[in-house]
Amino acid sequence: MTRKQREIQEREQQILALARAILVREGYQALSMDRLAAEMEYAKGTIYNHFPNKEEIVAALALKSLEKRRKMFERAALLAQGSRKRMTAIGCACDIYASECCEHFAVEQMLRISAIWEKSSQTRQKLIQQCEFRSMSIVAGIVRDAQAAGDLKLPVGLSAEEFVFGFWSLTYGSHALISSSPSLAEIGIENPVRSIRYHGWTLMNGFGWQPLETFEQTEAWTAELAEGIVKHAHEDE
Amino acid sequence: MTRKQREIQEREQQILALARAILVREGYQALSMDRLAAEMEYAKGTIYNHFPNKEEIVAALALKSLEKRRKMFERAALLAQGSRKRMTAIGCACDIYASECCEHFAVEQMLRISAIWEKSSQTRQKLIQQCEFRSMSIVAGIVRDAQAAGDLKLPVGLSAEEFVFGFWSLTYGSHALISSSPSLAEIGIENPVRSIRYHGWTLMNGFGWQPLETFEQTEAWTAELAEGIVKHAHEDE
Amino acid sequence: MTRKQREIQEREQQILALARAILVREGYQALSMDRLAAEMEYAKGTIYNHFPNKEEIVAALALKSLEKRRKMFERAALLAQGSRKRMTAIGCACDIYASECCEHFAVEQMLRISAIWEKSSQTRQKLIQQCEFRSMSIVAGIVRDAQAAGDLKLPVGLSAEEFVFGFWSLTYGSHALISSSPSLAEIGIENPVRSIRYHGWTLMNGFGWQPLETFEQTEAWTAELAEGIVKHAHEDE
Amino acid sequence: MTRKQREIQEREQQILALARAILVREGYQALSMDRLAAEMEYAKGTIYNHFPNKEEIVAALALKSLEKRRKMFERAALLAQGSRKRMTAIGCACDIYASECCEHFAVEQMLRISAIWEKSSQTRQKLIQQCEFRSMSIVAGIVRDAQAAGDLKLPVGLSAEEFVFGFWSLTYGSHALISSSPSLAEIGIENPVRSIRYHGWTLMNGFGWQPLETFEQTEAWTAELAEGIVKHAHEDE
DNA sequence: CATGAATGAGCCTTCATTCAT
DNA sequence: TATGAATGAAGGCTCATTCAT
Repeated sequence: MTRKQREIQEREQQILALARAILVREGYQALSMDRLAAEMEYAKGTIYNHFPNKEEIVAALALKSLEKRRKMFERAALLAQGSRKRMTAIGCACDIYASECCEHFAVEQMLRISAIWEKSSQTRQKLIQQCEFRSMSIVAGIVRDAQAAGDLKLPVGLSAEEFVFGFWSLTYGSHALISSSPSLAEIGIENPVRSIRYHGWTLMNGFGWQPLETFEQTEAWTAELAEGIVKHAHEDE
Repeated sequence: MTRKQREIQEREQQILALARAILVREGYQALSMDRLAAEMEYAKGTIYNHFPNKEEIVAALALKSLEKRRKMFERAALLAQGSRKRMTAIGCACDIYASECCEHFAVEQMLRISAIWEKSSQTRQKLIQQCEFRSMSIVAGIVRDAQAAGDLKLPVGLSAEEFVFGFWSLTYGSHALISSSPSLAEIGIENPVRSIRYHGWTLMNGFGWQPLETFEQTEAWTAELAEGIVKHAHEDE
Repeated sequence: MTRKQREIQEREQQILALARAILVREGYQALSMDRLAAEMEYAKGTIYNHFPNKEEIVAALALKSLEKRRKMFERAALLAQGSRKRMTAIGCACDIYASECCEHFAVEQMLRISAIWEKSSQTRQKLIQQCEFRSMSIVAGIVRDAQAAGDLKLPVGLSAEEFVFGFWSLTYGSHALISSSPSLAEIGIENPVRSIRYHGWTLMNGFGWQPLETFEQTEAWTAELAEGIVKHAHEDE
Repeated sequence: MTRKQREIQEREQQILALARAILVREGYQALSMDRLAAEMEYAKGTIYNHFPNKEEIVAALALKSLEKRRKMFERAALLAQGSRKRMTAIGCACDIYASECCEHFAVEQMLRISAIWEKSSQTRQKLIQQCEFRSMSIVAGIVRDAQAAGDLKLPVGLSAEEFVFGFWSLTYGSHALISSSPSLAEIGIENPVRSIRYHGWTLMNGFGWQPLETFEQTEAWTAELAEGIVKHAHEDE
């Protein structure tokens, strides 16, 4: 009995893997239950035994992606000392998530199409919201620690979450633009990722987040850190 | 003959207007040539005389939207004095574009997320790229002016365009997140737009963009400026 | 243009004819848009250009059937003199409708499955109700004439329509039972149709409908009448 | 072993009860083996151990319904004295069967209309025919008793069964029309059930069935009788 | 040019039935 | 015997696109 159940579990993962591949390569429209079944060499009904509809597949994928990012945040937050370095580590995790795990980022974006979100099951919706909330908590926690430690002073009227929202927008926006603009280089943006790292660093400076260090210093230890995050990220799969 | 051509031009605009309305209200899936023809009270073939396929319609809309933003940038850049203020005015235009002209922003996003880009004609693709290039030029121009005027000193290895890319990511990312996250307030982000303005202001400070002024001062004259931009924006339609 | 339209009209009739054949021979479940298209050798979409869904086809057929019966009632009511003979003629028309035009009767029964009725368009529903109302009016009119002429006296508390309802139930019930009971003969009912005629005649007697005549006399002139009704009935098609 | 068999018997009844509920509430299309299994909390295969296919379930239900009516007939025939009163009692049972036990009547109709009959097993078909035969025998028996007692004289050429067929048609037809016509009241038929009772009474008069009594007298003792029939009917379940 | 009927591949989904465990 | 995963034909329906008129 356990063997059977393991097989089923395994196939579920295979379906999701295939769905993610199609989704990333050819977009939401290209994903269809027919095709999924055909490429899996299973009957359509079998796919439906696993997922009641197409939207649930996308939602399941998105949940997995958000979970992955959350885990990366958790680890990144532990890999550095001091509030500013920990925040930088989070940014680093974002970069890796978007580039190294670009399939995940792509699916996350897909969920943001309202039509999908609305058709997915409420259970899944709750799980997704919880996951996002926990991710935010991790980062907002670092900000609050920084305040407690005297490393950072937030202006009146800006909550820790709103503070985080700035960095979130910066990284999310940049990755969205990178993945959807075929020709950033042609309009003069040679190294978009590095430049966003620079903006992030500058933004922290702007808020006076202590301890200051040069961008080059940051880049140096960040590169090392990245290796660790990448390694962990690939281990899970 | 000229009258005829004008009529055709006009109908083309009507088709686009209707398509945009459907697209924004009900999403990409809801847009169909059948429906377009039915609601226009024209035959399907007639629609096909204007646009060779569905994707071209969306691409045409996106182009119009990008053009609109470019025009808003042009005007915004003229409405303020001094490089930092002009840059702030651009940010202000972005906010207004995303909120006031949210149909435009929505279509622009659609082009980014769906697989429309690849299916649209190369001519249109070129036009879109040119338009984006010109928008970027406007803003990068302000940055270069700032450098020339001694208001701003860019670090080595960061081009004017890469500098702009930071602000672009910040605003684009925030608006994308706002429009697709149903519950930012629930995770502690009460006033996302204002907080992004604050981050933009802080980022400029971080780069040491002169002349400095308090956030409150900026907010004050920005509010005034916004009115002018909004008025212009609605005049075009 | 007229030729095209005629072709379309004609095909619509062909679709209905085929649908009726399937419906009568193999029942509601056997009717499918796929099959209709296949047997017509047209594309599925073409069928859908004629009828928006399956239920509408059944409803259209039922309407045609009810119209046919209404016309038969109209004619039958004119083919005889005197209220009782005219009522008998209506009964005769019912018999012919159910036996000679048994496809029509079968479809009429199908409409009585609630699932079909509810899914058909409201326009069609109205038309059907009107048609039934007009059929009832014809027969109730004969009853009222009979009362006016002093041939019949209805008991207090029984409206003309309720009076008709008895005869309607008798004939409808008998035909429904005949068409759905494979083996009436085996349980001792050799000639169900004739026996219902006898019951109808007896029921009229029970109500004292004048002028009385023997069942044999009635049978004699009824046979003649039937020929006329049958002829007319087939002419329409 | 006997306990096991009893359990199986019991489950069979549970399946049928559930199937009837679905059938009556939501129609034939809504009944599916999947749903049956799910709502029973048994595996699909288990359902198939009881019934080889869906049609058999409906046929089994119909058989039960016909059995119920037969029992009601048997009892009704005992509850009154004198042939005419006993026949009236049968009519009364019919009314109660169609209204009080409407689920049964609905399933009986289903068997008649859909293509279920042909797909059900021959064994079941035989059982159904036998049951119908026995029901008919009860009523035809009353008619023969009436003839023997001199209460009724059937015309030449009308068998007792054909005589019964008239009353059967009248009641079956009326109940079928009532249950499928949403708006009898709108076409002037306020009290269809009572009017059919009146027609039945008149028809008996037409045949000269002794002893005559006024319709009001009949109505009076019929009301009393009905109570008894209803009570018995509900006891069985 | 405008028309709109025709096409047919494709979509999502259901469900009766089988069969290995 | 009970289970329930697997099947795959079938169903209803949509829609981008073509093309004869």
